[in-house]
Amino acid sequence: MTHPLDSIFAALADPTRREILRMLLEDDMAVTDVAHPFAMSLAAISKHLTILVSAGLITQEKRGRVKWCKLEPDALRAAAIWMQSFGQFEPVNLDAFEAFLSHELQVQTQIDPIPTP
Amino acid sequence: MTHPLDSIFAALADPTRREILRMLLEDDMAVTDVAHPFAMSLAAISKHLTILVSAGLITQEKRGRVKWCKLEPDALRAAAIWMQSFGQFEPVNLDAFEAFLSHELQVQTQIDPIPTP
DNA sequence: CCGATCGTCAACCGATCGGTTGAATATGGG
DNA sequence: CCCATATTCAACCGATCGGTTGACGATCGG
Repeated sequence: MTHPLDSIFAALADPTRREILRMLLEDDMAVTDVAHPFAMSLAAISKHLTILVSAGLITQEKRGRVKWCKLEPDALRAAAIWMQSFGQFEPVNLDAFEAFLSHELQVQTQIDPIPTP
Repeated sequence: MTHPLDSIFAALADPTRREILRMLLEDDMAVTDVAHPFAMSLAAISKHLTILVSAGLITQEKRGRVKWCKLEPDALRAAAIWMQSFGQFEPVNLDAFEAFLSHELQVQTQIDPIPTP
């Protein structure tokens, strides 16, 4: 019914969920630990994680009381491939990547309206 | 307050908007012509286009009565770069790309059929 | 000038989103 | 066994989304 890209891009459209993915890039995490840095309820994070699971971007495995969250970077492949079709730009540019990351960190807390020339 | 990636990914999350981008990949188009293949009102397409403009994915230029829409593939660069950070996967995999495209064509059902050779 | 075309605006609609709170369900430790 | 911990569920809320319809301003052609 709905295209897989719908849920993948929709999941990526929220900054909280992108930050969760960034955290999981470093290591697998329990739900409570994922929630810890955020200023919102555990239930809200639990919902975000459900959305990420539905999009296939993460998987969860329950061991005992603890549910572990694991990044599934392959799910981004479809989205990356789709975007490649619009990319005259070269596939990987690590310089641009680092420049972007430093900009990313600054932008987190500042107002940054859409550039409309 | 909102990150540029928010609006880019949100814009990409809708299949109508992705299809519009795909159409604009071939050539610049007037708003009416963009709307033509879709089974929805012109006003709805006009809204989709403003969302794409806000995300920076397209630009519009009015010449006479006609407003021309132009793809801005550079806007996808930020999103592509962000996704690269999750990619242990190799930058471009053309086999996977073709496989994905054939699947993509099958899934599109909400618009008028595309002549498949 | 007149009528048709191009495109947006405004109001409205139901559905979904992102968040809250409070209760409920496992599970583990002492 | 009891209690704390880990996580989800359910109901609710305001805001936003994706769509409609009808009216409207601009612009072109004859």
